[in-house]
Amino acid sequence: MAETTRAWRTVLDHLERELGEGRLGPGDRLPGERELAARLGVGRSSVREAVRVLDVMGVVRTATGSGPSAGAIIVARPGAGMSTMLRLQTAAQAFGVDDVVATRVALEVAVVGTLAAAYDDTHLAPARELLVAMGDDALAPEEFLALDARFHLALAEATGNQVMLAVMAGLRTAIEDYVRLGLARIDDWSATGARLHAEHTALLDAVASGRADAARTCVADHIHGYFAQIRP
Amino acid sequence: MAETTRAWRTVLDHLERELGEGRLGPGDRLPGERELAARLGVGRSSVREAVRVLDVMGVVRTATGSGPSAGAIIVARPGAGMSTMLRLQTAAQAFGVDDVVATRVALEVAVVGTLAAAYDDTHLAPARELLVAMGDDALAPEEFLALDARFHLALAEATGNQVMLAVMAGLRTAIEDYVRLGLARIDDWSATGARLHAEHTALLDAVASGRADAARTCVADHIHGYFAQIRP
DNA sequence: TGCTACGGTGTGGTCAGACCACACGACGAG
DNA sequence: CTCGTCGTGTGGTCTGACCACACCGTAGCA
Repeated sequence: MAETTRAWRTVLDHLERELGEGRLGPGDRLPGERELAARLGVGRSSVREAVRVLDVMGVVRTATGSGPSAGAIIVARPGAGMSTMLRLQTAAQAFGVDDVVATRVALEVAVVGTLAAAYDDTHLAPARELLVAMGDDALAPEEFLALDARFHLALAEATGNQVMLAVMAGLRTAIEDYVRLGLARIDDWSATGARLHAEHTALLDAVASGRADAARTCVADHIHGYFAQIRP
Repeated sequence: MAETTRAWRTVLDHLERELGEGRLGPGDRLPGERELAARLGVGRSSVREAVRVLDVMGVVRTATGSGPSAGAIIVARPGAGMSTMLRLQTAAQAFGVDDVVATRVALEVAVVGTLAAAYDDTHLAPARELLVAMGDDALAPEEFLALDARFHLALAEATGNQVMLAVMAGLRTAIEDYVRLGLARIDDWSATGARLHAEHTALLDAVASGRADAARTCVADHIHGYFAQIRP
């Protein structure tokens, strides 16, 4: 029952402990790969595997060269890591589109409920701007959907909840291809775009006026409606 | 502005494409590291970095030796990957405990709402068993919390939504240390345990009888109440 | 005095090669 | 027919080497 710990696991555990106990924090630089290897008694390649994991997960950012901006720097970018992960899990068929959509609805419902209850109009400015931008009839479907994604993320960002923001960004990324392919199933885009815009407007109105229940219903119907339309 | 693609990124992109286009799926084995390196024209260490990422994310499982169970096998274990990721993000101070808890509430509310609406009692058996187990007054706090975690995950699992299950597992893991440390803030554990158990019972009753609104309120109060109690 | 060009230096990025532990599976001995 | 053994291919790890890059001190020049 030896269960020998892998060398890269040693490094990852070490770095996680350093992070958790506050010896490393956002903006700090990790020790150099060579030094870390020597300190932990492992090879440099093992250190690199651990650092690569942190890199892809959006915990650190690596850069070559010298000076303050080089090396592995701790930078909280959870949205990127979450996107990569959920995209891979979806590609590996661990997640189904329906489950992703249902989870997204659950979070969006919570987001608009929170915003409506907080009744803090100042944070809604970015969402309003995106709403205006989406009112342009000349937008191509892909452009509209890109703005749509930013609109929903702007709502999440307005709550200030970094976890919800990251997860929602990841969920959106995971089904990006599915959504793009779904465009082909929409016969009359101009009607659809107009409907989506009207739903966005109603949603933001409900949020801004503090009607939480109405906002929750709006957003759930909005998302479910669209995915019902593009479902094969 | 060359933006040379990293060798490991080449490998990761390749594998993601193979997964997404169905050439690789759950249960399949990845090509050997040496072969993959030769095929993509990169070094073996670069292949290993990419595979390590998939490993930690719970997309593949690696094993030494020979035979059908050896090598890198695609195995959907999203909960493990999500746990690692959220734990690291929390350690790196990208996520705050309050945000994690709020997200967990949002998902749990959706879970119990779904279950109450579905009114499918058969899937609730695991949760019922855990509820009974938690009724034991002799349980140590740590044991109770372990069962509590499994109880909430059992509810998520009853919905069949793999995404919610994975994210909830990850959220729970991310604040595991916080919860454990929080035990010290509870003066009278026996009273707290009894209250939690009563809340669990009421929650499951509401779900089983189809009272969705009651279930939602129950679970939100349940979680918020506990974390308000252990908040410093 | 000031500025410019240049090389030193240390960082991550990558590769090649070697060796190890391991587990399966074929094959030979009994 | 059974059992032990050894070949073989897998991932795991280390070492050493080289590269590209970005900073920064410094020497040289104006």
